[in-house]
Amino acid sequence: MARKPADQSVSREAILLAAADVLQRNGYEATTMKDIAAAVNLTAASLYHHFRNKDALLLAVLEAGLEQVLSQIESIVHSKLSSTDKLQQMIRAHVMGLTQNTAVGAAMVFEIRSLMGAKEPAVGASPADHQAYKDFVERRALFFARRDEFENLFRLVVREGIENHSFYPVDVGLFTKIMLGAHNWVGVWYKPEGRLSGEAIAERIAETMIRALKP
Amino acid sequence: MARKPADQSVSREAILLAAADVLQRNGYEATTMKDIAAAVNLTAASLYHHFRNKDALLLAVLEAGLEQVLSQIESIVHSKLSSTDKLQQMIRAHVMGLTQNTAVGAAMVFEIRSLMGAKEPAVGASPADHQAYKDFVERRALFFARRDEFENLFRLVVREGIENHSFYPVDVGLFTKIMLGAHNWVGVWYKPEGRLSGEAIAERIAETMIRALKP
DNA sequence: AAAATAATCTAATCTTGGTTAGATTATTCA
DNA sequence: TGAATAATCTAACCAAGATTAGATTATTTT
Repeated sequence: MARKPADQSVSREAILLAAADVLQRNGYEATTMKDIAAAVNLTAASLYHHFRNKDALLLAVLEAGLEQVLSQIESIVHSKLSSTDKLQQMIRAHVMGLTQNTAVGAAMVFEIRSLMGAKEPAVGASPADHQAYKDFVERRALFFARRDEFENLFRLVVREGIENHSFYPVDVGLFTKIMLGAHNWVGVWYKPEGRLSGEAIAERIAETMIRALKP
Repeated sequence: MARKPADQSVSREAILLAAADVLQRNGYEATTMKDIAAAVNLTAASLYHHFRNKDALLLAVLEAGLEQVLSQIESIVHSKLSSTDKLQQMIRAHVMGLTQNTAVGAAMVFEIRSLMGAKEPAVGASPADHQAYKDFVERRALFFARRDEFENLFRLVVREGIENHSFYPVDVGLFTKIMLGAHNWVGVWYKPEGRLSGEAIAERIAETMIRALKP
């Protein structure tokens, strides 16, 4: 086959994007480095120039996805909208993120446990390997912290709304789980060519949640 | 190590139970036949006496889990309770199934796509292999059909409730997805030692959904 | 209790997929 | 432009894990 004329080097970003997509479709264990590489016209081996290993790649995908939504959510929370409006917009941001950047969501939803599978370097491994592992563990912890933060922001707004009597006094923790569950599930069934647009879905989920919170 | 004194032969049921548990924890690709075997004090090879292969085992787990909940749901739907009571009980059944038989739910939620990974026998494979594959594909289709049935029962009740003016006229399809998403997610975060019992969770989710449907 | 069948085991096979080594080609920078 | 660096590639390597073969032990059946 004719060699592609130096398709320009592939950016880390491009890899993350493609990887996220493949991961969402197949799940972590089921997607091979080759799959990901193929998605950007590279060889599996080439990926190792950009990422230390498969786990690091996964983590990078998750980080990117989380930050993307988290940044939006944060600014909404810190705005001075009413509790109802805040929640409405947070839900929209989350759900639309899930439907647009196919990556963002479902990957995050499903692959988190895979992160735990990273195995320590053997006792005889090089110090570099040990350092790399240590770094990984640290980044992973950071990721989980950010993830908790995400959930806490939703909790916060729900609690706030209850306190200022905008919302019915639900169990804050549980309601938040219910809500996030509903959102995350969208990443599982959503198809771009489906009956409802991402926006319409986001809109209606927000309505539903807010209706459930009506005092 | 001393050989275990003929621990009695392990039943297919026992394997399914154990497998479901392990699968829920690790996911399909990440759990090895050895893992499953270990959970019932067997050797990986021994599992092949009970199931044709890993895929068949997974499918059997999913079938069992689905049927268990589905049977309950069906009888509720066909009862003559009010739409509200039906829905309330259906939600309870589903969520409690998810929290009790740890197996049942989360496994089902996450592993379905794994089912699609089953690869056809090579062109040169034995006729027996081809037949086996054909059977598998058929059972799988049946499974998905049952699964759709499950979702449809929820849709049915929501629609019924809207028609008899018990429920607010939501988008039936979407609301059902929201609801099932919330349920399924329970299988992801629920921990038996957590703050809320499975029953309490089920109860409150039902309340929440019904509140969201208040006309 | 012999024969047939069921349930397990150990040992080997085979494939897949992550990872590494070393060479090659492109790019950038001094 | 020549040296350093970046990005890729091809070719191995290696380990893990599914599956198979064949032997062994238990349980039924007749």
